[in-house]
Amino acid sequence: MPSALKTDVTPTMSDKTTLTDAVHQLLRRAIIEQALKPGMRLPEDTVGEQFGVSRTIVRHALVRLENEGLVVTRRNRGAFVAEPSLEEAKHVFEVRRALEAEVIRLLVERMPRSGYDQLEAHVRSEESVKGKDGPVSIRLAGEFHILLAELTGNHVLARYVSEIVLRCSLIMAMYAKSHSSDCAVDEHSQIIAAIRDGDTRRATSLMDHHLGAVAGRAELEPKQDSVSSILSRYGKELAS
Amino acid sequence: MPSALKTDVTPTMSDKTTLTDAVHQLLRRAIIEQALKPGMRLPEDTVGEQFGVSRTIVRHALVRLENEGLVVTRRNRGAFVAEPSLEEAKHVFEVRRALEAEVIRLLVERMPRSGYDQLEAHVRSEESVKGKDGPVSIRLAGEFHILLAELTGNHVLARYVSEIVLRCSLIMAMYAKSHSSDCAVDEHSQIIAAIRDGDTRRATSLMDHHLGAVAGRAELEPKQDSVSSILSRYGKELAS
DNA sequence: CTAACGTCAATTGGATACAATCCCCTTGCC
DNA sequence: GGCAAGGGGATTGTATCCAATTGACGTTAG
Repeated sequence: MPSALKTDVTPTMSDKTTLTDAVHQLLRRAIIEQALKPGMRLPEDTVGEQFGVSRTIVRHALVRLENEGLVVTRRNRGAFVAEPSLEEAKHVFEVRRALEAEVIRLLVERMPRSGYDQLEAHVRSEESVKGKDGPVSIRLAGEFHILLAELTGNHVLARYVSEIVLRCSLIMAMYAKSHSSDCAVDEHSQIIAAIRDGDTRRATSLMDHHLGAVAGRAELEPKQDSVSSILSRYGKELAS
Repeated sequence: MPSALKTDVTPTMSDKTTLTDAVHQLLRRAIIEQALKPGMRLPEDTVGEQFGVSRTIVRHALVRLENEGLVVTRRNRGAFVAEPSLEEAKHVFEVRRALEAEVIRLLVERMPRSGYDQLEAHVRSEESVKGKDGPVSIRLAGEFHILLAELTGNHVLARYVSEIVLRCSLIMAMYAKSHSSDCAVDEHSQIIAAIRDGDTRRATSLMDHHLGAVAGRAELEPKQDSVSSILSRYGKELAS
């Protein structure tokens, strides 16, 4: 277990956020940043003792993560970090394209005043970590899309986009060789420009291309650094 | 508490479905069918004792329902059946339109062989309960859309549509005067026909109109049969 | 009579204890 | 040597128990 997870959760316990929320977010970040790799087991008491909380809390957090599609639980077997199949990955990207098309439609229609400032600030922060393609750049790339969704003012939409983006991050972590967000940042800027021009078609097309490129890169070469990951994936096919 | 909820949950307890699942689904149906009205409190031990299970189970079920947006929980106050505001209702319908547009796109592209048979069978069952517009017709109307989504083969999409449709059912229960699914059944048939013709544009337009009509009906007149519901809604506005 | 304060009951937040289930490994048999 | 059945260990599923927070009521002072 990576030492990064050994942080204690209780310093600001009653800061309006419940313990479950804290564990939930920590686990989520750990999964997205690949501290917890796909297929890895998540025993309730192990996790709980790492965070200094009881199984009850971990359980609740795992339920949420399962609803988000980031972990799967098998009856009396426990929770595992999800290993999306290529088919599921395709499905996730299909939904994502639909949702983000709606985001663009809405933003062209009603982008808030400070929207472009926030977006450009975000792009700048993306550029600042452009070189070192680590977990941070993955997270920032995702947060750009989440920010877009939030700017629509539609919290329901923002929530779904957020979920989907996280799942995509997990998928990219599994399948993409290198995240190479070099072009992504440029594409983000172009999308902003298209929205500013009120050109829904171009913006949507750019977004489709953006996501399509990402998905395409992913499908081309399953990441093969982890033997257990590969084996368990084969094992899953066998079991079905 | 309605006696319909007094069913025991444990007859086929270990039938591959956990107690939490059972309670979750039962509560969900109770909410959708308006046995549990918006704003109603859901004390853990009361519910648990009604179903003959412990608070722990109810708790897990409530967590899931909260994730689905059907209940809201306030810190140390407990769980309540959600009372979506008009704004939130609008957001939900926006997302729904986007998702269902994608469903149609995909179905025109790849409707499975037995798809039309299933759809027509469903429409027939909708027509059979056309007169008595009760909870059943609400449920069936929703299940039509869920069936559409499932026929895409995209389980991720189907899941989101399912969630959204359930939320819409709750919204309709709150705001719509009468569900009057008279035209809805016709519209369902027309949508099927448009998909069969491969006419994406017409099918999408029909669907938009279908949902738009539903949303429009909803927004025109908030349901005013329950004083407590109205008051609590006003109270919520006050609290913000 | 009103408003603020203190106490109390009710309910959830969380932890621990017990039971059921499943996987895996061993062992015996073919 | 391989396969099947049984047992042990580990992990989840569920229930009960204690603590913390909140809302409400009653009391009291102004």
